[in-house]
Amino acid sequence: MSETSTRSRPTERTSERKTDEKVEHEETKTDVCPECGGGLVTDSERGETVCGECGLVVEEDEIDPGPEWRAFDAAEKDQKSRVGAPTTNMMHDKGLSTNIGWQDKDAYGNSLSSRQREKMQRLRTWNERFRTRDSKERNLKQALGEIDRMASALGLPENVRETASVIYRRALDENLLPGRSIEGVATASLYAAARQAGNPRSLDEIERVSRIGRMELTRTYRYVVRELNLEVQPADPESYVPRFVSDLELNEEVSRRARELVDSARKEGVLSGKSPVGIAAAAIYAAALLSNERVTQGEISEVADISEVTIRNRYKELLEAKSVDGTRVQ
DNA sequence: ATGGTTTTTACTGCGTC
DNA sequence: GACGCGGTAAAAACCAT
Repeated sequence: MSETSTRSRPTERTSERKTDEKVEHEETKTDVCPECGGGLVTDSERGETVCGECGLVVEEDEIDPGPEWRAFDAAEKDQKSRVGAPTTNMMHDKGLSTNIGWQDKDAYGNSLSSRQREKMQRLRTWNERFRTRDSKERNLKQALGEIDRMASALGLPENVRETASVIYRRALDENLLPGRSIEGVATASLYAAARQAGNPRSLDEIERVSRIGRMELTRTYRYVVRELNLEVQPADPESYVPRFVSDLELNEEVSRRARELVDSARKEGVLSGKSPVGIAAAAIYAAALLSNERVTQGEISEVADISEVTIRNRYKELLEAKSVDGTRVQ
């Protein structure tokens, strides 16, 4: 019915097809030569990317990310390598600064004299002061703490925290903070990161663990996304499915069917403009029905934070899309 | 600010356990 | 009768302009 669901979100656009059936894909990203269509070869010795067919140089003066030395066996590699622990964006100084251990022991594990102990204590104090010297660093330290706290409360994996940290860092670098709260930007960063990582949390869930209100969150989020040109696609309903299914203690069968339903609905193009969470919730309900599993709309509405009405509306559409898409053997 | 969508709220009637 | 479900109307929220 609601075929006129053209809300200009950057959702899937099945349109844009002209009358003449020309090439489906005009610009393929990196793997093919723009001239002759041959495969590209990266030559890191010369720092060039060239076409294997016609020899066209697509990119040059690239930076060779490899080491500048050569090693002929593992031992030599160990010797020449100068890299240490990986840096991480999750610490405000990327884990690069020095820390003075809290134990008053020297390198051999012997206790220090009282004079030495005093000295170390003074050094610790100063080291800490320098480490978090200016306001930006302190700001970061607090924000990353917030991100970490919220991420663990939401059970988000490390890569999401890492991404959130990067986003926050960028926001700080671009001077987006003045006039906005640290918590606000930190929360927005986490929300964006979770979505980018395909592990989205709904606004409701984020709001619950954040110290800021929904209005500030959405406003800050929009602002950050716009200013940093972040590319955040609408969340994929399927990415909500497994979590809800396990919250409802349903089996894998339901999860699979729910994702199928989402798939066929996507093909029929009835997803655009609708809340992904609602679709996921409805898909689970419909899938449970098909699998003879017992779940009430109320229970789903509870774990997904979606009204029962929305579940009803969506799941009818889903079943309809499935029957049109058909080709699914029972 | 406005208008077009979607989602929520609130209420109703129906069938079943 | 309580409960799950389906439907509807009106209010609220959301988003692009």
